[in-house]
Amino acid sequence: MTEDRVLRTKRLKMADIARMSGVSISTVSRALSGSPLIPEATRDMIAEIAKTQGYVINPFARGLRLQRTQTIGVVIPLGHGGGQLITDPFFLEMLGRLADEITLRGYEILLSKIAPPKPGWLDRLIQAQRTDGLVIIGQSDQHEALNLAAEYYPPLVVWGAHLPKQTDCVVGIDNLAGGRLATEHLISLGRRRIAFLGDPNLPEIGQRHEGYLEACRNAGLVYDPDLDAPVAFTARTAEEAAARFVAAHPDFDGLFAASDVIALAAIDALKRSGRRVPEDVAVVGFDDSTIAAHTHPPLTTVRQDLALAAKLMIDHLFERIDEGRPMGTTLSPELVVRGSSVPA
Amino acid sequence: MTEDRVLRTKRLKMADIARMSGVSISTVSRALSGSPLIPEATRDMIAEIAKTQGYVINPFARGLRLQRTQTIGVVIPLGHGGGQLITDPFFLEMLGRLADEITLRGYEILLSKIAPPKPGWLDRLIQAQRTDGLVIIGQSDQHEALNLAAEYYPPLVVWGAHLPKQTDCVVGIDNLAGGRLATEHLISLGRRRIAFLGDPNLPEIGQRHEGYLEACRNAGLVYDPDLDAPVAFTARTAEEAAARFVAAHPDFDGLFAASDVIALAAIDALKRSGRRVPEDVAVVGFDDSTIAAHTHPPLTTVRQDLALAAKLMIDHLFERIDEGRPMGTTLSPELVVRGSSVPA
DNA sequence: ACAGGCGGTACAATCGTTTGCATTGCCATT
DNA sequence: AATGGCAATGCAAACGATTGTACCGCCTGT
Repeated sequence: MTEDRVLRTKRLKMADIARMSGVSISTVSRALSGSPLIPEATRDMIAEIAKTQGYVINPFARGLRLQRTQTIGVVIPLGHGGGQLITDPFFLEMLGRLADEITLRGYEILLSKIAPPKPGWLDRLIQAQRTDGLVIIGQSDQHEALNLAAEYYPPLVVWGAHLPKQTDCVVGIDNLAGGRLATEHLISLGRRRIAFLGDPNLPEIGQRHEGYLEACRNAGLVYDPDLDAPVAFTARTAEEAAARFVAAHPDFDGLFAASDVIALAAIDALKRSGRRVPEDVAVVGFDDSTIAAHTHPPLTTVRQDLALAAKLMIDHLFERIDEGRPMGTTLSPELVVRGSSVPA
Repeated sequence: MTEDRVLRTKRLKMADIARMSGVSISTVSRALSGSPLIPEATRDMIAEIAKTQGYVINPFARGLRLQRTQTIGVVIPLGHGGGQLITDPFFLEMLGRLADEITLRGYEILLSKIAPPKPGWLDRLIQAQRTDGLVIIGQSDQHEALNLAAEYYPPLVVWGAHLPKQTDCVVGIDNLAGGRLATEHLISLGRRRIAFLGDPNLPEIGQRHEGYLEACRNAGLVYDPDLDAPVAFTARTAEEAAARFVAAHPDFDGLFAASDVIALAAIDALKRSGRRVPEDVAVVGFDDSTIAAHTHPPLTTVRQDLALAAKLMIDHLFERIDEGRPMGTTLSPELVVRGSSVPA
């Protein structure tokens, strides 16, 4: 079949197709939307002409009229520390998964990076009516704003931590359990001086931190506030912060890092300061990013199933767009043991 | 300053703001767009009311009227092999960089994954008029379509390879030089049986492959078509394909992989089959993804400066939106030597 | 032969903006 | 006092689609 579509520089509108088909605009509109009011023969004729001419319905006009956009907004708020760039592979991987799920359902994706979030950012996003729903990747430090918006704007789904008195629909893993899992693993390896590295101001990480504390308490470890000095740092300064921490603490034998990126930075710093991983310090990360399996040594980490997470989020979102009110979902974390905690 | 913005469930339009301010819609429109026709006092008064009410201009109505969208489309065509998922960290990293650049300029980002590309996909994207310009990440196997579209649609910029008779604006690194660089490095290490792994149907990779051949020729190496069996595979089957290749060829001492992901897959396979990297086989990748520095052994690779690339692409794109016709740009690749080719 | 019904189609209002072109009121000039 | 000019504002026509309602033939039943 030859593609004899015409190469057009001019933009076509429905009126053009109407003229070519010898019918009115309304008929074209109905024909293209498959309305049963139009007999099949006419419908096919018009569809054929539209196709040959390479006509595409103008989504702005359509959206204006229908008050629907066929678009989902994916938002990455970068409140923590104001690092200007999206660099964490976790965000990018999640974004990729979400993109797959949204495309699958025939919707477009509007990507927004919010850095830093200014008061009212979410309301503005909602009021702009550019999207039929929003997915927020990571609560960042915006829990309050999200909760507030969720009260009057249903089609909103958040990836992150479950918090008390939550009105928004959150999908996330059980970070507390994840933190516990990671720490218990280190303890079971005989480690006694276990450090924590991460910014507990982010709700997800705060909960991982809780899990860490809980596991330490349960094991009757001596509480050393010096090792439990949760540092806040941006993606950009992770390396530096990790290096500083490692230099300042020559005596820990286990490390739970709140993300794989932080874990890697720490491992680098440890190596440089002459300490062996895992012999001298056993390290556990969080996320199981694609990197984790290939690092040296391979990273023991807590796995989050992003493919499943993305699917769940989008499922919930569409349910909410259709007036449903599904609750959030908590996924189970899974410990993946590799060489950074147990010698090969 | 207290944020006494009203929490509204109802959507505001300009008419509402007009009523509240006691002026006409036109005046509100002009005031909000900062027209000098409106005296400053009135302008401020209206702006204040709009802000307090949390009013946001409806982009669909505005876009319809102005025929401008304040949106850039970022497109990832996945023609090669039909892997359904965006997984390659290279794409994601590039996407992140582009997102930063576009956001910086006050534009929105419409993300499209095209998998697989069907005839007319690009024309449809253009005709939909949803975006003021398009950035295509990777030519995939769509060089023809891109070239054709570029002839009548200027605001189109492509990341990829420079090809003869090209009408589209391409930004990319010198892949030929990159391939040569990588291969010469292996040769300089004394390697003589150097394999190539990658799908040369993708233009970028085809050129890297050319560079590989050229370097081999220049060094007077015996041409072994068996080692130069360029394999086509999808992201999903990379591991498997690499494993098969490694198993089938017990005798090469150098490997140039067309991407870091492939290199890692190959290294895994080599290790599993008992061969040491770099002692038995020296490996060079391509991209210098964030992973590369942290793998075991750290990956020697050809670096592409994505931050710069993204900036250039968006610069060119906006020039083209403003009726300019900048040519493409070729960036220089840079060899980053690490442990996968030279023992630590 | 005429009313009623129905299949096809078209008219026109609408979605929320922007903007060319009035229109208004006021002041200065003659 | 009439006029011109100007600053401030409003009217109304686009932009390109969707859809309730009206219309137009034509067939059927009586």
